[in-house]
Amino acid sequence: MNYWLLKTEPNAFSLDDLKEAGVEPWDGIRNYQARNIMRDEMSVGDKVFIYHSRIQPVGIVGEGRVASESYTDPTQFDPSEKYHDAKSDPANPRWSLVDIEYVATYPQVLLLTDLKKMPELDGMVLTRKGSRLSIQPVTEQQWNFIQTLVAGS
DNA sequence: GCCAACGTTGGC
DNA sequence: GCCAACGTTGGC
Repeated sequence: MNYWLLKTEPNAFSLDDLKEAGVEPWDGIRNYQARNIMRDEMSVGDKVFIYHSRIQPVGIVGEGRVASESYTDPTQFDPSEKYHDAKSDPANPRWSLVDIEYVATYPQVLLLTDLKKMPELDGMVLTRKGSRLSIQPVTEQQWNFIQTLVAGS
């Protein structure tokens, strides 16, 4: 069992959208590090925090789980798609994705500004300055600690 | 909307 | 294979 954090811009796709969809292909990831995590490291059943970026309040808003093995992201081959990648070879696709299933909406947003103040989360990728990775690892300790913040309030 | 930090591209 | 220029991310 591994733990991850997925960033999303609620303008484009929010936790509520995921709740409504139930399961959603996490497409449009065009960063090699993030792709490698989905393609090589994620397994069905892994737990993920859903994080809203850009729009206030910025923070962790809920939880999902990995619902499929990785497969080719079809949007890379569709010229009408925002995430079309003309340089991706269909015989050797560049970009992969996994399906993400909705699990829960937390009763309150766990604000980035608060998370940054917590010594237990020192070294978390999310709280690192300049970290832009949209799919990032969360340790079991970090996951469990953040769960206590949800349960305790 | 600004801009620092980061990732990618492409000329050499 | 270096690195400047460019584009993007994302907190503020």
